[in-house]
Amino acid sequence: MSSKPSIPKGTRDFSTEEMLKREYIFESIKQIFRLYGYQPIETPAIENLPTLLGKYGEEGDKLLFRILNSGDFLSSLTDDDLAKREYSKLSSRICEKGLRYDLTVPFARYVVQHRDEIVFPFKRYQIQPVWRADRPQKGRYREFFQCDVDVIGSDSLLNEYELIRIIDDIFKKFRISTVIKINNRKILAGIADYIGESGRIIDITIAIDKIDKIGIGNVKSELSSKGLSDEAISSLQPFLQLSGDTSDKLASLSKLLFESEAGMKGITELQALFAYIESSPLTCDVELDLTLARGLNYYTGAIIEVKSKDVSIGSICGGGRYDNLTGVFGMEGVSGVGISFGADRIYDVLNQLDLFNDLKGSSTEVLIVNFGENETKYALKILDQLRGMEVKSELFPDAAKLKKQLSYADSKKIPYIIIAGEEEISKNTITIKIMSSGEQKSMPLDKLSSFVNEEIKRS
RNA sequence: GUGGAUGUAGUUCAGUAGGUUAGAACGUCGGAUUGUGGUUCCGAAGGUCGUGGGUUCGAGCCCCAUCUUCCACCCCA
Repeated sequence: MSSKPSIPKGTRDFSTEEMLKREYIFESIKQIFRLYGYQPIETPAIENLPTLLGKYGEEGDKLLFRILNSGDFLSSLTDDDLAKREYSKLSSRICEKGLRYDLTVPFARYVVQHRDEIVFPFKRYQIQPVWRADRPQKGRYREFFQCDVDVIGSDSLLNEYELIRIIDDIFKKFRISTVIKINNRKILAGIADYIGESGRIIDITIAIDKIDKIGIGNVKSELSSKGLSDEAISSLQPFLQLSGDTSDKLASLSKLLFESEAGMKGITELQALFAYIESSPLTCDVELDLTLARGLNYYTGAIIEVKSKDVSIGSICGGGRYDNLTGVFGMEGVSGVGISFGADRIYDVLNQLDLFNDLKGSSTEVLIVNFGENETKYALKILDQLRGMEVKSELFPDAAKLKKQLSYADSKKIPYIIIAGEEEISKNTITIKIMSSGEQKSMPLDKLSSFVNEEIKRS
């Protein structure tokens, strides 16, 4: 019974070339996280299902990968249970575990579970894969890596500001031009208060979110199909028509929302955050976007989303503040903020924009030509010397034709070739060929280290 | 989860109304050049046409199923 090997939909293998690029992404992000004082943790790929369920909204629960119990998972069920065919009830009895859906919820669980070991505010980063049973599309995978940074146990808006700086640093490093969109859930709650539909924040924000895509008219009809009254919808009108720059918008908002405590709080928070942003040297565009909603249920304050200006691939980074995520695990009153970078989408953007050029440094710098058994000893000595000087180097394993060895170097973009055959050995010299110019230099073997220092290390 | 497209050498794609041995370009390998790559010239290898059924004298092409990828919705990194 042999079938063609395959991998599940929405998952991928990564080649050596791809992994070099991916590792470059992870390393760069990690470096910047550390620069800001964040420290790594990891959590298991699988969590107990109750940890995950109900944290991401109805849609999120559907997209959770559940893990069937091992052994006879039917043993606890009666025929009657099966006959009822209530899949959600059944699944919670035959699946105790699930694959994690994001890194924020497992992090909240971690914080509660380890609260006695943690010093607050706790700044951590976490780079691990997550899984979603979504239908795959471009830039949308069922297994993908998130790179999360969160700080938990601090209400300060300085944290939000710091995250904006991290975003700016990371995309500056990658040379991706981006827009950072910011909003605040408290303002959205204030709007819901204002139109007299406090309980419907999520429906309202999801609908508002689509304004750019489907237009005001369709947003309204969607809201009315969700059961909002006509007067509620028409009193929404002023919010959809705000104009001017960020401070104009915030000013008109505070006129509209002055009666809503939540709304005013949201406005003050955003004013403070934008005050920090305005006096800082950001290279990204930052804008207040009242249509930004984000579906994740647990956000309560700032919400942040980052988009590439040049590639349309959804958001490449997103996050926000959650005031009570740890509350559901029994630890009240601890607020956190965090963002998540989508490594796979960043990869797609960098690839599409051909921005991986400066990765040459990650492959071999020197290739030593193999002339055969008699010359090998001499070559190995050179190789040891190079590696001793931390020069990435390799000896071609076979005594293939020079042409073959040079084109190997060419395809691997190896910049320097050392040729040491019979002639060189007899004179105790080496020949170095510089691939970019074709130029060749002959020198005594003991001059190699100074060549390395002056030419190779410098470039 | 709903609706719609797609699938042909390693890669990007041709493939005419269903008719012999399925083509090109690029890449790979070999040679021109026995110690000199990236240019050029010559040559070669490489495909059970996504998979499984069906219609037909005959299927890459038509029908059905299935998988993949992609697009829209939903949602999101």
